Amino acid sequence: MSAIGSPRLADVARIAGVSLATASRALFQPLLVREGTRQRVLAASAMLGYVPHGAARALATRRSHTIGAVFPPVDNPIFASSTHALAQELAAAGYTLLLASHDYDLHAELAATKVLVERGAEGLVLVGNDHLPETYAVLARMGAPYELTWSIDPSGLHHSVGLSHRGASIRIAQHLLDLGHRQIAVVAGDTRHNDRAAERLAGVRDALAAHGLELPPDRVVEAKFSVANGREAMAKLLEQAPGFTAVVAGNDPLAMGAWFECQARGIAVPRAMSIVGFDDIELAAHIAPGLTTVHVPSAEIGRLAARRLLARLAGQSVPRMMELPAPVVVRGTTAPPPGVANA
Amino acid sequence: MSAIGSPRLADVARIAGVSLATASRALFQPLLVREGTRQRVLAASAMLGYVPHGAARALATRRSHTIGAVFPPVDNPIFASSTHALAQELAAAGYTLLLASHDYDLHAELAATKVLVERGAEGLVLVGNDHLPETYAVLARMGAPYELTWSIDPSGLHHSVGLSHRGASIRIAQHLLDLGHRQIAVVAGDTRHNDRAAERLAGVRDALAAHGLELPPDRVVEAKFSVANGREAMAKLLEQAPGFTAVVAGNDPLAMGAWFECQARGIAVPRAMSIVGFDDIELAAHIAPGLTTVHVPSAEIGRLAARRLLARLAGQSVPRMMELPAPVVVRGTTAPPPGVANA
DNA sequence: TTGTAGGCGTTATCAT
DNA sequence: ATGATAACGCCTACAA
Repeated sequence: MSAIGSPRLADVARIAGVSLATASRALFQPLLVREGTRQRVLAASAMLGYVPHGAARALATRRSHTIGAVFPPVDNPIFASSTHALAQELAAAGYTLLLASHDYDLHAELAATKVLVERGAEGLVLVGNDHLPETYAVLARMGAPYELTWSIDPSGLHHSVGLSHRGASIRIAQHLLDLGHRQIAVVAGDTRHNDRAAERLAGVRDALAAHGLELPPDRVVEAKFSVANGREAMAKLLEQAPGFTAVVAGNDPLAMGAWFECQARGIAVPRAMSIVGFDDIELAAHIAPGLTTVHVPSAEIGRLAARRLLARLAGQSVPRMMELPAPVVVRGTTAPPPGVANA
Repeated sequence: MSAIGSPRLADVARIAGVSLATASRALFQPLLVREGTRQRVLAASAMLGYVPHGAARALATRRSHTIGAVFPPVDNPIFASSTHALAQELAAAGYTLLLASHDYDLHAELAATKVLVERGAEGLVLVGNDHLPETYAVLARMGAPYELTWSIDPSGLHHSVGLSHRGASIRIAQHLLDLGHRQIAVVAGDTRHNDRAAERLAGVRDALAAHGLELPPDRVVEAKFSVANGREAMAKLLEQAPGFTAVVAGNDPLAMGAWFECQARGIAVPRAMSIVGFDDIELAAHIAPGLTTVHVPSAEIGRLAARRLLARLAGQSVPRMMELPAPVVVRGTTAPPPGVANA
């Protein structure tokens, strides 16, 4: 009889008058136990307030029922919905989410990844495909399935579920070109530590190149994702390289910042300046006249990452690469440039 | 020699030519081992790519180095920054965050709580102080420290770190009264499953009552937090009980929705209608002319919850209740009601 | 259907 | 400083 401390399965077994093995089965493999016995064990368990010891089970079972996720600032509103969906989907399958976050720092990401592996994560979810070789090495060694999310892995070496940021960026830049814009500026995200931001910028270049146009260096400003930085970047662009008629922003908050800077300067949007964002956060649809942007199915990404991981753990196989649609949503911040007649 | 599978500590010990115990010490209690020995163990460990088995350690140590958090939609932008701060702070102390989320459902919350306890969370973070008696029972039985966040616990029975939503709401309502408003409407959050929303609504009533005013039932509309619902609620209020000159919204997204509805109807803000929110999300400061709201130190809440928990795990004691300041931030959406001269 | 007993990978207690 | 050897709490062949 354990003097203090929480009750162990042995206590439950003793009180129910059965063996340890039977008590274990009664709780987790009900079908292998006679109904009456099961009830006795359940009763004893309830009476004692028995709580299974996860670590012990994990050790014996070799399964932690835990999935790890290494995310950059869950801070970004769009990551939040993804995290929520991920957690919900996992919970529905009896799994729990072990979450580690870092500030777009690849070394911190590596450290976090190692910790999650040590903690026994049965699967891992990372963001993007820009990781240290060491991180990939850790992933490979651990032997558990993992999913790269948001971006799709072009190399085809890793399982991934996300979208083509470059492709979507090309389409939304094309939308501007179609409207007649030729002088385009970009407020890009931080491309050094963020492959999504880099791909989005590259997409703009691609679209322009297809029309024989270039993107002058002074027409590009990089800034970390935030409304405030968007304003600042826009101001900088207007100063150092005025004359453009449209701005492509790395994400919606940046786009809104740019928009606000225009308001402050009396630049009419979209009449005198077109603005496009990326992500389609909730406000994009509501702020008048509506932000033209790329819709990113963030919750879907979290949900699918979970499902794919669970499927693989169940021995099923899933397509290595899953590309989700990311449609351009045309709203009110885009129009033909000044001096060009409407179609 | 383990044929397959990842190497165990025994393998490291054998290769390093030391006992299991020494290998263990070399890795986690370096000071108890001679430098030379330690190097041999480290080398063997590196060569084998040894990864400590978390569950086994947890079982032997009785410490999981894990903190659990049960959150409503991490989806809400303001919860996100809190989660991020929490995870960062825990990581810095060698702890990992086990995250479970639910949709403002107390039963789901209970279930999630149980799971986290089973998983061996050494401490728990919950949101608000509206929980099922069963949940409190689980918390009490587990014996580990826990913190209620966002709200402060009025009963003083539980450790909590947050703010007085009621108090802050009184202050911002007072701000409207000071401006001369007497006809006030409220777009409240869902008060049934959210004590913060309920307290914020109660605060408005308190402030009005102090001036001998009442809040007519048709001047209150409840809606789940979102911009779209804010618009809808505002439309409803304008229809069913027109004549008010100010709106108190349950949070910023709702306030923005109300604002947008005004824009759509040509109601000038703040000249014809004052609007206040709650939370102070990033956009509140940037969208012209700026949303008057209550600043909620969300990241600070996450950070402090982590620190308090870690301190308590270290045997230190912390003040049971920690109330954070939540100042009213006056921006551009509030002004005297029509017909009242500026002070 | 139920019981017995060995093992999961580490740490901790005692010796040495 | 290092080495045996019990725990840690549970699961699961294998037997009965």
